[in-house]
Amino acid sequence: MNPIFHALFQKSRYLTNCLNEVLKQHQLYSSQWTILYCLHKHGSMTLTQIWKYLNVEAPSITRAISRLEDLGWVERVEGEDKREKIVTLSAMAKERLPIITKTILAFEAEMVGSLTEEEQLQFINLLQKMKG
Amino acid sequence: MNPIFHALFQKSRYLTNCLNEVLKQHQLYSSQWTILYCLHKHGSMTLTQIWKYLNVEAPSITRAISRLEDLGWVERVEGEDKREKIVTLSAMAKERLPIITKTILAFEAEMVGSLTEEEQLQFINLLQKMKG
DNA sequence: AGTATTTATTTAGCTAGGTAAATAAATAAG
DNA sequence: CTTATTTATTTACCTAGCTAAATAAATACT
Repeated sequence: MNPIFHALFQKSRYLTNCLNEVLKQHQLYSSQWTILYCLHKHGSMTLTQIWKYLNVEAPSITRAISRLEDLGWVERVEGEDKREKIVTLSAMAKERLPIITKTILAFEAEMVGSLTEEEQLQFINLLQKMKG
Repeated sequence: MNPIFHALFQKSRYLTNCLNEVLKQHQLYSSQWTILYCLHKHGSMTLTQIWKYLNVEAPSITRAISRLEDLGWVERVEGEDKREKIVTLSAMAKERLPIITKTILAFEAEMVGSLTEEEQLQFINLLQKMKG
């Protein structure tokens, strides 16, 4: 395996594991957090808006949203267009999200903090420059 | 989500999907390829050697090896220490792997080819420099 | 020698991604 | 207006990672 691929996959797995570790205190998984944060920032969204924004396939979002609904983090309501479901944060989510957001953003900042601002930009540029 | 995290996770998912796409012609999945290539380079290995080398947990490897065994790519034999299982490439695998390896290494090289040699080194350095 | 601990592998069950195909509503075509 | 196509969501099922706990062999302790 090409060392770049290898290093990238390793780091990616490592970081999701760390993120999950930190999220444990809030009884959340990384993918759940990603969706909640997305709704927190953009307000109510349809399923399609969510999966297009997060750049994953629709079934992954359907499943995650069902779970979040069961756990009381979000509500799913029919839209004007009756095909679509609009997802909104529950009262509980709205109450808890500010604190969770704070701890997670701090964690993320700490993880990338070993790079200088310039290195961070460089890193994103290199990632974007890679084919695809 | 921190833009670095976001970019890194996206690229990681994107690259595994591409890799799987290319591996389709050989009826293999990326994790299977990773293990086969590992055995191709290092010769027979125990399960523990494999998961420690690839830096994943043991159950993931157990499952993947079972599948590879079913498909006839590897054989599992008891070691001298009767707790351990030694995994070896089958005749079929040995015959096919050189060609597969060639196409995949070429693909990987093409994917990172949009970066200069120097940028590639830089990229790995930055990855390694990130906490963890 | 007999018991306790460690080590290698496996099993069960979870999240998290993917594809392919089903369903149902909206829109376009004739 | 009726039919065909597109679009939004869901269902079923696959790989791929994880943790926790079970099993069985090897090693250490006394």
